Amino acid sequence: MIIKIEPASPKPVYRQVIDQIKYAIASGRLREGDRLDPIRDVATATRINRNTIARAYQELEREGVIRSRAGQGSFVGGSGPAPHRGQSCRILAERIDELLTLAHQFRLDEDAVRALIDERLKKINLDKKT
Amino acid sequence: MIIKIEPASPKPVYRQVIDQIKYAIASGRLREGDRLDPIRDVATATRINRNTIARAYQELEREGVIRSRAGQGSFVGGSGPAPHRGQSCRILAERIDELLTLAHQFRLDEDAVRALIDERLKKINLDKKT
Amino acid sequence: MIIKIEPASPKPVYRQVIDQIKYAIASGRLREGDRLDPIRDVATATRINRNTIARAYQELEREGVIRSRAGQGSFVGGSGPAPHRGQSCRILAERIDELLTLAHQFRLDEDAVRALIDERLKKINLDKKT
Amino acid sequence: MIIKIEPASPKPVYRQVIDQIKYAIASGRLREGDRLDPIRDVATATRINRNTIARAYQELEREGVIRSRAGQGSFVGGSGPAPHRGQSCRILAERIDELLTLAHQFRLDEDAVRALIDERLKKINLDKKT
DNA sequence: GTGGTCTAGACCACC
DNA sequence: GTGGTCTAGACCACC
Repeated sequence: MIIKIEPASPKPVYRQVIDQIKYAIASGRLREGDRLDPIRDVATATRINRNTIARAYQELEREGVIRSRAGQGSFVGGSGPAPHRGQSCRILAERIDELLTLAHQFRLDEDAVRALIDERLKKINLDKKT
Repeated sequence: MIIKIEPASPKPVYRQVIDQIKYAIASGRLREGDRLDPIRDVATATRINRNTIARAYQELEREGVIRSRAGQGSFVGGSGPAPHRGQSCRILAERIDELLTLAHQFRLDEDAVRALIDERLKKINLDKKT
Repeated sequence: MIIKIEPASPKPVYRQVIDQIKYAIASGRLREGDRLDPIRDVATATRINRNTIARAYQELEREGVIRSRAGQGSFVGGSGPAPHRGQSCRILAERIDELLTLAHQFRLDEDAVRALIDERLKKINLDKKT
Repeated sequence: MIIKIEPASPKPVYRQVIDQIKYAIASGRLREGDRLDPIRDVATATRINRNTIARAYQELEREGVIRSRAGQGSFVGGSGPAPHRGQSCRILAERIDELLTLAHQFRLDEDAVRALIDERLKKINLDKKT
């Protein structure tokens, strides 16, 4: 799996790593049980400090998205319990509201937002189907 | 306009204020030229320190969402130049990807996400129409 | 003299009025002793509240740029003493430094800045010569 | 890097801090990736409250001039997208007009202004070359 | 150690 | 009255 870092982005590097791995899982590129690239490899490939990558992996483990075992590597797999549906929806609703607000600030109307959402859904679904 | 603060939220108080005012504008509750509640009034109503509210207002002004004038108050608008459409879409697309990723993490499928988005869109549109 | 107000500008309206009158004087469009348009006329022409225009005129008088006499109108004419050259240069130097800093932030190189300055100087000089 | 505060200046302290850091970057004293002095150090050195310095740093980050990370420090850069050239020139032109107007108010002629601009350009370029 | 957030209280300019 | 600035001191998350 290839991780691309945007050093100029306002998003911290470790956040970029986390988000990209989560995205890979959501899109099916990484599946339950798959082994993640070793921290070392990601670090050299991205030219990012190993500690920063390690931190991203730790955060992912804390969230229950991956499991790391010393000497073996890190694997996709949520050990955690499925989150409460009600709570999930509340959090997501808040995020959606922020999205719609931002779209309004950008002078994008509802149709443009819907089109964008469809486009991103299509993109994320491409791998999932295969 | 009523602002509700969630003290337990990880989102800083001043961010909550900003987001709620932006939402009010996006939903049409606050319109171009409308006067915002004075900083002091919001502070006493929310039991939040005046400085924190002032910070939110200043941030909104820096973003061009409102305009403040000492002695007069703060007003919606200032609009400024419309942001580049391409750039707007790129930023929004990123936010959508994060949203979809989060939904997957919550074990919510595409239909659930779509339903949630429709619900939020309906809600934000209620005032707009009137 | 025609004053054009940009309501969306971050610059307060009364500041816009002040700056445009000062610019007119600097460019020679308004000369020593010339009578300014009455506050009333400016207000109706710009559709700005009369008080705001009045405030601009007051500020100009406080700075010694114009003189107002009740029932007669306002006239260009600095009664004030010429400012200290050393102090003037210090203030101006600071403004220039800010300008160069801003240009750097905009990724404009020295030549671009020089070209812009030449252009504005040429523009301001057009009336002066006649 | 040494920051000098003029308490008597009408310019707010946090603005002075911002402008001096921007100037340091424009003149090459601070370069992309350089680490800024920690907020606390600047505060004690200038005898300005820590919050005021923090505010300046935050504003610089919002503008994309620096990037701050808790626990690591603040660094020059973040560059972000290059601003629209046309828009940049319009903003700068306005600033130049204000400058020329001010110069006229100070009874400084075109040659004096040009000399001053040359002097400031020379000064800002001294470090850049080295 | 680093920056980020918040409060309480003060003073300011402008209206 | 309005928003803007600053201080002093506290607590926080992250390193």
